[in-house]
Amino acid sequence: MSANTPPAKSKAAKADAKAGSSKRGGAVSLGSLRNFIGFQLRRAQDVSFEAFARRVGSADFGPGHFAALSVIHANPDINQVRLSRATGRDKSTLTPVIKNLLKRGFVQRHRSKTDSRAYCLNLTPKGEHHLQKLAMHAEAHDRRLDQIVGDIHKGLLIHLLERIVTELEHDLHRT
Amino acid sequence: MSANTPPAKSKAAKADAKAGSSKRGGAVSLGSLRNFIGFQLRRAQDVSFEAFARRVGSADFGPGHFAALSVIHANPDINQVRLSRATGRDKSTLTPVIKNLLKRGFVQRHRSKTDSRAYCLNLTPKGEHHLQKLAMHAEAHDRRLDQIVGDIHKGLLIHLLERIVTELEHDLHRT
DNA sequence: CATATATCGTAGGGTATCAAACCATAATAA
DNA sequence: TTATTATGGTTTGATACCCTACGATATATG
Repeated sequence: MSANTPPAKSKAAKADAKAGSSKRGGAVSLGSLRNFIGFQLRRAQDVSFEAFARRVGSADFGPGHFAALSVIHANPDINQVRLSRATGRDKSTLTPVIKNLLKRGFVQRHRSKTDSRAYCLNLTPKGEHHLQKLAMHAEAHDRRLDQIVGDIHKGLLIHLLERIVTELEHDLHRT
Repeated sequence: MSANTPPAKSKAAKADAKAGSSKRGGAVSLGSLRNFIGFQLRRAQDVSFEAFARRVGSADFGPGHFAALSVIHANPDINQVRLSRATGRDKSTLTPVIKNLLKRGFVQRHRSKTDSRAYCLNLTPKGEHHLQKLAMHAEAHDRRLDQIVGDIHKGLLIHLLERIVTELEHDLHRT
């Protein structure tokens, strides 16, 4: 646990008398939740996305948007199933996202010549430009995160998160 | 950016010829996404929740369920708004969750004597028992995570996640 | 070749979530 | 006290997500 981690429970609420245990100010105990990685992950993800969205300005931008553009850019002619797997969303979740990107002219697709079920996705020049803009915001966001976690720890943090993903995913597939 | 960060891009897709760039096996490049903390957070959170749900057995268990019970336990007579803030979900999201917990007899509520708008939430003995069961699963889950990130790093990981939450939240409120 | 099985993308159903609108009550200002 | 504003909780509307089912095509098997 290292540093700052008060008991987190003890008695916390002593008869309250006021209604709602600790009243003003937000001194609510998280109980065992505080040391539960899953909970902290969710909170961190929520707020991180929120901060990023705020940076981008939220207009013409939704979840999966940046991830999709980024992966398409890195993998020309990728199809939707592979894209969905790479970004970690269901293929059906991707359908409206892609429809959106097509409508905005960021992405272009054509049927594969070797598999007429599949589409080949690619960024348009406009899409490349848009991605570049988003990447700039992402970098700024990342710099802020560097400040918060410290340059020294960022590599470790990403490494740990990656390990969690790969290992737990392994556990799950190993049902 | 600091440490471990392999190119992650290079050329990745060379003319593909097959349709869908890299074909079988999942060698899809994540592009700059790989070093984007927000993305890794989302993936880690997804898979962590999935693993936990699998452990619990998913029956009579949904998101927010465990968090709510845990916080109510730690803060007797807490009201819904404060509970929602502590768990990080909107108060309106909490409404059906609480309704569910009431119906199952895990939670009990009564109007506050000092504020007739507010409810006072408390666990029933059955709720305490249920929480204890969930906490056991959470502990097992955590032990697995310890294995993955290493005992040494777990404290640091939680600390970093907490810092991200508090700092970014500060930024946001500071709009 | 013919049938069975797997895969790509879309559509529909269900849940979690937030935001905004709302009612009732509280707290504050006039 | 009365009017204004803030707060607790529910409802409604929209979005993101998953899962399942489906149609179309591919691949494998007889």
